Amino acid sequence: MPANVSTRIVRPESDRRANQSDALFDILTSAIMAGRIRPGEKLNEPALADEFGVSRAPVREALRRLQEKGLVTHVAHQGVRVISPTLEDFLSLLDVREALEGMASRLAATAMTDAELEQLATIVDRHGEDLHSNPEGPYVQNDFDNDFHVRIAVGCRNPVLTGLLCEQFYPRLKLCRSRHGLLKGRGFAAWKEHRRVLAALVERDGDVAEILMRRHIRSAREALLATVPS
Amino acid sequence: MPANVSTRIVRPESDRRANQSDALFDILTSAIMAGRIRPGEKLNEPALADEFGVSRAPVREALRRLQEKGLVTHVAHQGVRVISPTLEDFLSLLDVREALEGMASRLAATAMTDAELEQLATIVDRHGEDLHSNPEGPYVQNDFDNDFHVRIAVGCRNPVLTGLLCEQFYPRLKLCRSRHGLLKGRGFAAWKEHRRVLAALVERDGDVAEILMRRHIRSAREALLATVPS
DNA sequence: TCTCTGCGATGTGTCGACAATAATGAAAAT
DNA sequence: ATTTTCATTATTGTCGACACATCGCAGAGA
Repeated sequence: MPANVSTRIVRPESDRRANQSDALFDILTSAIMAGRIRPGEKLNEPALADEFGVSRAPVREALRRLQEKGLVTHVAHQGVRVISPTLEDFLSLLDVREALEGMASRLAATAMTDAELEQLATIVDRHGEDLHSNPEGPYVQNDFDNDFHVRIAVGCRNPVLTGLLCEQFYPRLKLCRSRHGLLKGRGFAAWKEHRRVLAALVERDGDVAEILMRRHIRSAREALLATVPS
Repeated sequence: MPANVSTRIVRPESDRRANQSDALFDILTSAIMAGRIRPGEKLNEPALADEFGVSRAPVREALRRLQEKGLVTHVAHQGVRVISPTLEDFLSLLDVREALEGMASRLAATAMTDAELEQLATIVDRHGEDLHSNPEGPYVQNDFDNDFHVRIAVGCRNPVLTGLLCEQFYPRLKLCRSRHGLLKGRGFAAWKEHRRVLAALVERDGDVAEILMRRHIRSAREALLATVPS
């Protein structure tokens, strides 16, 4: 039995959402994403209900939503566990991501406003400066709302695509990254690729934007594949 | 208040799943997809619980899962309603579908077995015969498991992609099609496009398979756009 | 010593009920 | 006649409890 979870999960107090299900969902989501609850760890309803002083109903609902989000698996009569994605899972995710973000870039090329493109340029610039001070550092998205890919996912103006990327794929990808390494030394290459995607977007060239974004993600995928000999 | 729902929903009896949540989820899903519960119709928990002789807990869980699947919307204190997708929703869905099925075709070109390809050819042949007897008829997927697109979604060997397409997109697309027309007179053109995709798959040419599949879906999208003058 | 069987423990699915909040309609006042 | 206020209602979120299925363990038998 793992140590008391609540002591690790405490967050400020902005979690006071309207209902306890949402609050629990947020708490558990961030706890999983931050690694406070590790992959493979079991989450059983009664224990969580006890620790948070609520009944099992909201816990149950939060867990079910985590399952739909793909962060936990729920096998019958065996409890729910945080997923511990395999390398194959990671690769599968990246293949789909290539398709989705490629389309997002294509659509964003015509859908993003000039103001959004300027903000995106600012993000790329800041990324370049951070890279200057820490050349070998990986590309970490310290702020979700100010991430390059998130901005494009929002800018494509396709609610289905935006929701899929932001609410399902990015959390899962973050989990995969925390398990397998990736993003080592690719910081500079990634930045250059971002710059080219941005240039295509500014030129409102959807065809090129899609190609460049897909190539960008495929590069990351191949960098990941290179970490395992075979 | 609509007429008693249970009288319309009765299905054989194979719904006797392990737990009542799953059974309800299946029943409601098929009821929505078959149009027995129409778009915009309200589904309130107590009524459904009464009609099926269960408590609100399984109903609640089934509805939540329907929401995650994108078949119903759940606005607070206003009940859950079956979605009545707008034309924009339909178009958004088709854009994402183009990206997803394009990637699925690319992967399937190398992942599908020879046996699977032969089965796929059989499906295309049968589609052609059906078309011969009813040339103007639309392309309807009478049998989910024997649908052209489903076979490719399964054949790509990417569980993320397969799940996304089969469990999220195809149900939603079917709902969209039942509301807006589409698929009128496009049966023959669609069949020809299917044939070409199949040919590319047989040649194990992922690049071409992706291009053809994307073009196929984009044709459907443009046919849909053509139905509305502006 | 090994295997089978019965028992307890853990965890999940389901239930009925209560309280709180927001939408709906009616009544009253301007 | 229109608007404001209030009460009713509908729906939801939450709770504690129970029944059942599964798993692990111990004891009996071979």
